[in-house]
Amino acid sequence: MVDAEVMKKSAVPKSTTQQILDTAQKFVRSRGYSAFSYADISEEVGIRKASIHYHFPTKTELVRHLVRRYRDTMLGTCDRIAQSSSTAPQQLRDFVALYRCGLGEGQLCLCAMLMADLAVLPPEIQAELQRYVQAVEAWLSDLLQRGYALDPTLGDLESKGLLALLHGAQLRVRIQADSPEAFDRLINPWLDRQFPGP
Amino acid sequence: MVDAEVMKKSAVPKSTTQQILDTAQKFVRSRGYSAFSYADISEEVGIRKASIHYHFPTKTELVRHLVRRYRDTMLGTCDRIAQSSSTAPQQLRDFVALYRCGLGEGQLCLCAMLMADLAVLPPEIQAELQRYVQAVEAWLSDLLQRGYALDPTLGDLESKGLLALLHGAQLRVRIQADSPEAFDRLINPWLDRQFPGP
DNA sequence: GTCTATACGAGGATAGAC
DNA sequence: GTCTATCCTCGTATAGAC
Repeated sequence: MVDAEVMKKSAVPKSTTQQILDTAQKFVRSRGYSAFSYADISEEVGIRKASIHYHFPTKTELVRHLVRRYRDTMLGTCDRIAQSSSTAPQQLRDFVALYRCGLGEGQLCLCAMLMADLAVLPPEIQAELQRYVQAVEAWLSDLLQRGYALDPTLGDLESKGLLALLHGAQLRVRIQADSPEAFDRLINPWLDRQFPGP
Repeated sequence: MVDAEVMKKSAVPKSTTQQILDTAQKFVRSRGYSAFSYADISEEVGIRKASIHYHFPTKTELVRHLVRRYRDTMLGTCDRIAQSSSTAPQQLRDFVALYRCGLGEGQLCLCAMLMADLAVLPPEIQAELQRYVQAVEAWLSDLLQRGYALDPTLGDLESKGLLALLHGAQLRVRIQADSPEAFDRLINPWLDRQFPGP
């Protein structure tokens, strides 16, 4: 979902490490933690399974890095939204729009997928995931407080609720062919009612 | 989540087939499709891996039956709610309460979990899953139309949105220790605002 | 119905050559 | 950095005895 810039074609060729992370992310976001393998990455990147272990010694390390990178990218994007000259309602819509990205290819938010896989994740990855959720909720809560004059308690609650709705909507639209549009139809009425604007 | 009656202790001993389904359901709801195995069931039921194939020849068949049974149980429970003498707002709250069950043990709604695993599910299971979603949404849409004078289009939309919220909230509360209470804190304010009540 | 035994592939990981 | 070769474990599934 926030890999638009990561995946962008560029003149400078991507390092193997980057390619591995990008490919792994694509697979985790569509299949989940247990159902993707070094063999999948190997095939796409054009490198042998064993070579991947040079860059990431274990699957745990690979996915841990993945979540960390995803969080950094996401928070960077959020900060750019927050520092734009848009109104708060528009910023909220820019944020929500991030959750449309990848839906067409059957990809969920990386961390929504990993939340479903939580029970089988090594503790290191669970910890990284918690930091992600905490950070995004804090950012969103802040936006809602600023934009809609909510007190911190209510801001926290509403941000959790909105994120739950976004994650749930991503799950839902996968089982239909018409993914990104269905997502908007689901989210927009709720958004306009709850947080009018822009 | 709707296995309260299935899991209930009873004087009549459960058939092996039932025990396999119950155990499989527990594992799918916490770990997902790819991360549970015949070995897991074998250990809990006290039967050899190979013996499970007598009851369900393939994993696909096993999970297909699981989803079908889950849907039947769920719709049965929904019908009992609909035929009760409660007001519609109370019926809505009874329905939402179903989604609390299992959270304490780290279990999601079976079909929320399988929606996350959609990309790796055999087509037979995907089809069964679609029927589940369609049926529950139809039931909920009907309740909302009756209880809150919504037209069918809006009822459908709101039912999809509410289910997305419920599924997303289930994902969210797993990453905290305080599961079922956190679920209520997340859901109830939204529910009271959107569908006042009882 | 349940068992033992086994086939066969896939998955994560390591050693050592280049 | 990447390769080949290999190890070991686990997963689904089958055959055939009891």
